[in-house]
Amino acid sequence: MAASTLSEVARLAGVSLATASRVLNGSSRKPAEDIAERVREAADKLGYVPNAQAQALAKSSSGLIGLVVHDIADPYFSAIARGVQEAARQQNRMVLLASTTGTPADEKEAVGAFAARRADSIVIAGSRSVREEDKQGNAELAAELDRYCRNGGHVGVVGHPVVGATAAEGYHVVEVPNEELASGLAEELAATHHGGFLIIAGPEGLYTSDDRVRGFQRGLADAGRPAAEVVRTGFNRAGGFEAGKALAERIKGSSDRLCIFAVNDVMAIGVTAALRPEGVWIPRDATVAGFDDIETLRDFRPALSTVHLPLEDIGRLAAGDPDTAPISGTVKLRRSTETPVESQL
Amino acid sequence: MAASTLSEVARLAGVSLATASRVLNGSSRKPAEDIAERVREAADKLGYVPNAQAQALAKSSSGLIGLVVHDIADPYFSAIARGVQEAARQQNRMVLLASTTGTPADEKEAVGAFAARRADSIVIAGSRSVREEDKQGNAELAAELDRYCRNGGHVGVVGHPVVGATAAEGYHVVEVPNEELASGLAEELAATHHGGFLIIAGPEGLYTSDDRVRGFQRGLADAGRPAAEVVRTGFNRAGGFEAGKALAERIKGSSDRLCIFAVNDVMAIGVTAALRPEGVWIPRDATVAGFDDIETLRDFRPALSTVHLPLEDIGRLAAGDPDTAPISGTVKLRRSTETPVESQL
DNA sequence: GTCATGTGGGAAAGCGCATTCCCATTGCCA
DNA sequence: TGGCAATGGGAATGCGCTTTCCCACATGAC
Repeated sequence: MAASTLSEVARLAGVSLATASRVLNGSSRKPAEDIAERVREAADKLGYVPNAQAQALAKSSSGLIGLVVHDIADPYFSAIARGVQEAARQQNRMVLLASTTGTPADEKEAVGAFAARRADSIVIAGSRSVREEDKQGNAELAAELDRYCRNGGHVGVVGHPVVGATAAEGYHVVEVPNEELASGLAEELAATHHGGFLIIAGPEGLYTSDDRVRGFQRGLADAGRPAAEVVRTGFNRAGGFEAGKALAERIKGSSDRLCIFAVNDVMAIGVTAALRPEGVWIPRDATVAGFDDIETLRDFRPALSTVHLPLEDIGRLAAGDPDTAPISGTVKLRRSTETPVESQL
Repeated sequence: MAASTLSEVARLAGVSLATASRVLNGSSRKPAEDIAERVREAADKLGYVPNAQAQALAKSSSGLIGLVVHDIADPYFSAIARGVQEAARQQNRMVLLASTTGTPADEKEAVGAFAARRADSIVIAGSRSVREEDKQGNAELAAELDRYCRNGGHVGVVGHPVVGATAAEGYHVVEVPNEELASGLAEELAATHHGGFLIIAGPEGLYTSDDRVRGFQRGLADAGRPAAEVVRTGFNRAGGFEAGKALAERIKGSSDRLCIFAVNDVMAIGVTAALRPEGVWIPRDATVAGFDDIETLRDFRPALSTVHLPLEDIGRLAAGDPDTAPISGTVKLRRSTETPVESQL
């Protein structure tokens, strides 16, 4: 990538470098109109494109905002990414994307790369974890973030603080009331469902999952119900599918109608998909609820009961857009948890 | 964003700038081990993070790859984005993201921004259009791309060339055999479906949509079937939904079982969703096929007949990954176009 | 002991731009 | 008309780094 430079433009226009810079890149000093016109003409003729790298170097601000997600093709993350993108657009910045496999070590690397590019701020969208195997990775990630913040960077984290991060300045957590919402979901479900409950959760130590589990149990307790059994599996569709497969026989063998809470929508879809070929129908033989209210899944049938999360707003907020309200969600009861009509009872 | 600089590291280590650079940033000349160690220690103590902007400026290569999509939250684009991301990772580059609203004017702006950042290459994933209202935008976009290519940039476009782009050097189109695949789909459908066909297409002038329509018609013709009626609507779920609503009465009033081809999956989902509350069931009262085979939609029921496209590979290929095979797709017939069993006829 | 050869560190010149000074004009008032 | 402030263009510096070129020194052969 080479291109014509500002000094070439200046020479062609017969002005100094300083003047050319002032004309083309919005300085506070406005050269006279006739000169400006000459410079603009020269720039146009040469097809001048300012070198943002050099500009960034000169005024030490890159106009970049880094986004760390586990998987950009996951609808949860891509919805957040859209929000971040919008905020960036408003702030006249560009989004740098890094997909990690979800391990803190990868995330640390991504943060390092963003820091190297002198991103003005960094958004971390993946769920935090306290699992033992992530311990060292978390520590390193935290150190990297601390350093970045100390150097004047801004960090927005979705959900939970990065474990071990201590930087106060520039560190910003977008709180997602997972626990409260899950509790609310449990209470609403308990109002119409009289059988047992079961939770399909992600691996222990994943904050988002743990919060939702805790909240759901609390909601059940508040409704005077016994705690639900918790099954742990992968935090994705495959995990839900697997859990569903394992559950099928049990559901078929029992007369109790089980209400299954999968801690996110794609897991709920996985469960449902696994159950269907086994002849277990939702909501006839069991009911299922998810969490997130993923847009692409809205047309799924039976319509999934879930908790709506304003993912775009979350992204916007994490990217530092100030005029977004704090995050709240809404319980959405749909067909997948409907009580069967009396005649079927 | 300020941070400690290389010269600070050099001073602390008691070596010259050149030596420090050689130690820390992989030069061909390797300083002696004891010196190198001293430099590394100093860098570590200062928390040195190389300034990628300055590096890019000095060696004129940014390590950036720009990605232009219409909407990152659209599963079609996010799947491509994943591929681009993977390729970038392999090439040790980072992805710069730009979402546009789909108008060429926006895309032009994005390309300009990428050029300013001296991105090594640019991937344009949105569908090309020849609509009259896009004419000027297209021309400007083409000019911007040409300029970028002349300056040594690489461009990868998914599907069709940008209208009017003339740069030969560095311009690379990932061919997607939309027409052939749509034709194949039509033929396979015609083998079992004996009623009429109808196509729900995007706006006229959208290459992707037009190609698929043309291919489908050709396939029908090859199978000795009359051409299908074409309904034009938005190229998204909303468009499909609208078309579905408009179609419901007609389907209910006719004894002929219609086979509906929506030119992409989300439109097909939209159609199905619109038809369902009207009492028109798929595949009982009509059949529906889509195109793309979006992963998130796989669990949709009735399972959608569609054409599988290796979206990740497309992204990888557009991002310049050479070890990806040329793009081909596969027709996937599923439940949504199944012929009813005889008893139901 | 001398000279060719090689090794490895340092000085300095940019990369493309913003910005701070500096200086030549001009306009204005006394 | 002289003097002062304001105006606006230009030279030069530096942002943080890579890389070329130079030089000091060590090594080996003759």
